Amino acid sequence: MVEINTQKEEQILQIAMQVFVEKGWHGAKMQEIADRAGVNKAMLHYYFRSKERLYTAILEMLFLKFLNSIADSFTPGQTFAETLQLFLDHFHEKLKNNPTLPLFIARELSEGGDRANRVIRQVLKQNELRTPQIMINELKLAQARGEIIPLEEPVQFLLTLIGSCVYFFLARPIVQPLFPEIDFHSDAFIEQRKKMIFEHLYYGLKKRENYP
Amino acid sequence: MVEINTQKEEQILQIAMQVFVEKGWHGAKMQEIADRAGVNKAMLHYYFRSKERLYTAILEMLFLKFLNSIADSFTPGQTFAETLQLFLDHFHEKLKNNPTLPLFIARELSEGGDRANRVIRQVLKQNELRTPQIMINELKLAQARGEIIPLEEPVQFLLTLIGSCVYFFLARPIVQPLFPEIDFHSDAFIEQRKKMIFEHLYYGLKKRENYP
DNA sequence: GTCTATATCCTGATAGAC
DNA sequence: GTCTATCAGGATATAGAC
Repeated sequence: MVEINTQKEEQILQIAMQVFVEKGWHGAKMQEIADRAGVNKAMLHYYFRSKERLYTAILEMLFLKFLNSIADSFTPGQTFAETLQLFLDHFHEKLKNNPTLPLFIARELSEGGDRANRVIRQVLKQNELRTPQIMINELKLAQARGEIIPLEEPVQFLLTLIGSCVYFFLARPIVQPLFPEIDFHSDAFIEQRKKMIFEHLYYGLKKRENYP
Repeated sequence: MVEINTQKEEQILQIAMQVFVEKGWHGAKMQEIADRAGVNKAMLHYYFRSKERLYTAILEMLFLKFLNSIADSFTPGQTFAETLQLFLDHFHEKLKNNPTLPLFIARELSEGGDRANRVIRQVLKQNELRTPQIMINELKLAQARGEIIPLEEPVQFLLTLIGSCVYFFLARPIVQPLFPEIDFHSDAFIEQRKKMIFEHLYYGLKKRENYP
């Protein structure tokens, strides 16, 4: 049954998400969530029994969002070069709009406890096979079409690809003071980033003349 | 002046580092640090005035360790292919021995506050120019020797390279349940990882016939 | 230098009036 | 459904005896 106050519930969820993303589990306080959501602290416990339940709900949403943002960035049915290019465009667009998402997920993983594991397995049930298989499959098709070299283990390429994209958003706070003359937050740099990841990775897979 | 009890201080620092890495700032409790270090809780405040000071000291050590582990993985004076290969060997060895280090740093960055910024700038003063310049320089030399193509912005390659290495250790808890048939913790997979990163990235930079 | 006991504060959660 | 007041537990930090 859809409640009328689903609206308020949804509003609390959105605010709580922001606070949890900013502060993490231990750092986020129910009082701050209540204040920023413009509701009473007791209301949080009325709608969501505990901090734990509120957090878990949000964690699941975000994990799923992250996995889907990878899957949704694939546009099959093109040449491999086009698919790679489109993926870089779409995925960077998603990351640009959610720059703190990878950091939040990384933090949750670093706590490493039961919760992260439980949530991951829960999320994978809703998504399973989709995100990984869609990508692996695309690589196998490109290989069958003779566009790229045979891959021992396609997962290795996915790790390199996703890592090349995500790491920039994770490390930006370190890298920025290392190279003060570069504006890592400019659109121009991100455009260049997309172009360069393509350059770096494409020729590693492209069919070469003198391949054994 | 070097104190006699520097030994105990050092011991506390090592234990505290483990706890902070495991639990983060908010999650780590002084009581647990004291217990695991086998000392009284009051002693922590005797040696280090506050939790804040203890944490900051450790944060600086770890940031510096991370930056230096990148710089130390470079062995100049080889061909570019050899330098890349050696870097991958050394850096993966360091990460294998400190698999939680990237996660800890990522978490600290995600808190995003003054502290991270302050510590980063402090650490960069001790390291500045070394880690970034040593790598950029190597790329420029390889370019001058005609081994690799001209690079618009060498930093872009560094981001792709470091990201390809580090992301695996960050994302392993997510990726493992996605591909249950693969053992991501095996030495064999990490060996393959080194080999494949080389394959993925080397041919993106290697001088090509039909360039541009 | 070391330890016990305690002060002070903060947090999640709930009871109970409206 | 909403709000105020409050409980119970746990955290950092310190005082003070030895």
